Amino acid sequence: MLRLCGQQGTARMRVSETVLKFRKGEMIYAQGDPATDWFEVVSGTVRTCHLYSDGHRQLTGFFYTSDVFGVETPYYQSSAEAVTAVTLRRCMRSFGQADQLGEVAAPLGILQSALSNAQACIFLLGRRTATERVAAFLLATARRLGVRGSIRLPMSRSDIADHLGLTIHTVSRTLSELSRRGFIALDGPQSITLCSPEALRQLAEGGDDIIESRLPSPSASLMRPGNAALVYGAQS
Amino acid sequence: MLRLCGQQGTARMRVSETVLKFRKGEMIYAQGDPATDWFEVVSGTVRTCHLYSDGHRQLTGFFYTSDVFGVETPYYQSSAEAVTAVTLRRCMRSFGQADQLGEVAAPLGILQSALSNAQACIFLLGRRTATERVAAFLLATARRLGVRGSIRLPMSRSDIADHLGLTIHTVSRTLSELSRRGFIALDGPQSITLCSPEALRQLAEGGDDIIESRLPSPSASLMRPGNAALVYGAQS
DNA sequence: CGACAGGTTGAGTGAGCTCAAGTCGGGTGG
DNA sequence: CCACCCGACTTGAGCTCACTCAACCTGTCG
Repeated sequence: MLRLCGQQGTARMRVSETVLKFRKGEMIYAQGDPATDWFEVVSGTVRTCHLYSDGHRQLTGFFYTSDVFGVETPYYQSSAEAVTAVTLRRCMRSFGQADQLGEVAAPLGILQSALSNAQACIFLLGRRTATERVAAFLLATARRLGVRGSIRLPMSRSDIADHLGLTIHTVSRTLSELSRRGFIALDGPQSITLCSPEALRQLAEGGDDIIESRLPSPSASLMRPGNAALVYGAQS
Repeated sequence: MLRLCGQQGTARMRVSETVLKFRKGEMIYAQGDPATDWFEVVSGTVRTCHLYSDGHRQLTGFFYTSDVFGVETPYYQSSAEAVTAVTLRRCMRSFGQADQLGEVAAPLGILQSALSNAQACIFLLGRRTATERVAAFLLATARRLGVRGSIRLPMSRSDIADHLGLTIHTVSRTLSELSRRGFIALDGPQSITLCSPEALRQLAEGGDDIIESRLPSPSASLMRPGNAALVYGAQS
């Protein structure tokens, strides 16, 4: 526990009135700061992260291009930090008179997507086993990044662990196990190929009874054809 | 797993255009229904509850008098059910033109509190041990119900368990243990007195090293004086 | 009175945590 | 260029906490 949370310096390099850049690991705002404005990601990846008083942390979301974060009021409940180098657009908080200003994008929609995002986080944490959480996380991330082929995960194992409520050891072991079973391929720690999204979907929904029966033949499509589970958390 | 979720009948007893009553256990809306309106609790307790395809459930919140639920769009991510007999006020969803109608209370504030609520749920689930989760839940519930003396918990052990991501056994054992340690008193399953909120706060934040040292003398105030943890999730 | 639902408690098991090496790649300095 | 370090990741061994299985208690209802 008590992992360091990136360097603190907060050396914001102002580019213009509303465009900001942060280096990898820099803090964008701190938990408990008055929530004066919210942010849209132009490029890069951001994490929001709640610290408990015992030092352990809970990542409440990852945010990619065009996602918005920092909408809670009146204080930020989580800090925000740059996972990679990021470029942000800062939006002044003017909810009351939003529509008169015109330049502020619809706050209602933004709050809605923040709520979806929080719920997606709950649904990840609500899963019981490490395998289910990791599988669900991979699927959600792949969908968000709009991937065909391999995903480039911008965040570390430690970030994933603190997002899923696991340790880095368990995350690493679980990924290795998924790779061993042939569901994913690990091409380096950050680059992951989802070989069998159907099987992952099964795992994510509690079906850990997918034993060997399907290793050589990737006929995953015939397992539970009408998987009409709700698609929640469309965060964009 | 696969617990029953109250009877389904949805026998809404319409009282007027917008006031509805439900009996204990009745479903108010189902997960996946189009989210046509949201609700305010007039009296009673409501739970919102997300079902996974393996049948296990995650309660995403409890709602008491004056709380609002069902604000997500375009589909309800969780079903809503009456924990006790409840009276609700139904509010038509008219977010786009909300303020013109006048009668619809500020949707922005409502979305904000829904977001707080979801975050509070995340912060509960983010806690690691059963003791921490149960202690945090008791404190949050006591605060919400504005209690001095004993809380009357409207929900069952099963509801608490599915809210905290534990089993009813673990919840029950943990409560017994807290009672044995003198931090709470169990006056029947639903009626709980918080004898030592300070100690519970310690437990909730990871300090399970409160051993005996404080059983007879309730001098809790000298343990970690500046406990300036953020007060999150003010859901009202 | 029996049936049943909700709750409590015990015994044993196992998934995930802790502790501890060990690997790998990139940077830095001699 | 190589030695060294450091951070991120992986992997093994053992332990522990919460789950599973099972019994039992209590109050309510027909």
